[in-house]
Amino acid sequence: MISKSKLLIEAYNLLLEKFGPQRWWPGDTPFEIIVGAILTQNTNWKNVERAIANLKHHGFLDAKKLMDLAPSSLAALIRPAGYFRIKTKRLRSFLFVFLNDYGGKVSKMKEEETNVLRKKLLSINGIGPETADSILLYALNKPIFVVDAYTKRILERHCLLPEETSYDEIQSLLMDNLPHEAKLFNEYHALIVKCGKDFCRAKKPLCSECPLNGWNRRDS
DNA sequence: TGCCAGGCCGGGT
DNA sequence: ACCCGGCATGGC
Repeated sequence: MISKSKLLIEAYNLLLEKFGPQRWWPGDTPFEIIVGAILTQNTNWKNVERAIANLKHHGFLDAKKLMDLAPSSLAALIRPAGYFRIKTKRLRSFLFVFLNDYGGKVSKMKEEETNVLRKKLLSINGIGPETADSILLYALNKPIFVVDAYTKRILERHCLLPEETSYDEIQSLLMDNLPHEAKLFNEYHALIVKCGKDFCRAKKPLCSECPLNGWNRRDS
């Protein structure tokens, strides 16, 4: 019986070999990454890029300026990202806490103990576990594994997870069996998304080109 | 063309 | 505690 830890490292190496380093998150600054994390909820990244380009082009990629912007104007700018009304609210909910409790400074937020900060982020309306963890890992470089639909699907399809496993359980499986290194968690999650987009989309069968094909199948 | 994308919330049972 | 509809644009 091969250990889960070894299996997970093996999968990581297979993905890395196939796809190469992904160098996530696509974004120039931690603040841009946070905005992107909120905008990409259940949304194609291409659409998010347009929304972020709008913000950037108008010089609004700044916490105070975004908060001062009329909600309807913000909504218009992020419209390409979809769910633009609710995301306007969610962005503003985050900005309110970010400006009030951390002075709008990522560095200040980064000083807070990871678990405390995670709970704080989760208490913000519109920020759930994946968004919170994306912020922690990709904007703040904290060693937290981000679980998403692809992670769940890939682990399920390759028999490492029973179906109907909660976010926290999946995250524990990964974090209990991998070294807690931000760099590893960063690259691993990015590779999972890449693999998911290419080979593990919803309602499509496993295909032979998937680098994980045959992984976790041991005869005898 | 319909289906889906790097979720999350709120109301109903 | 679960379950489900709503949220919305753009690409394939």
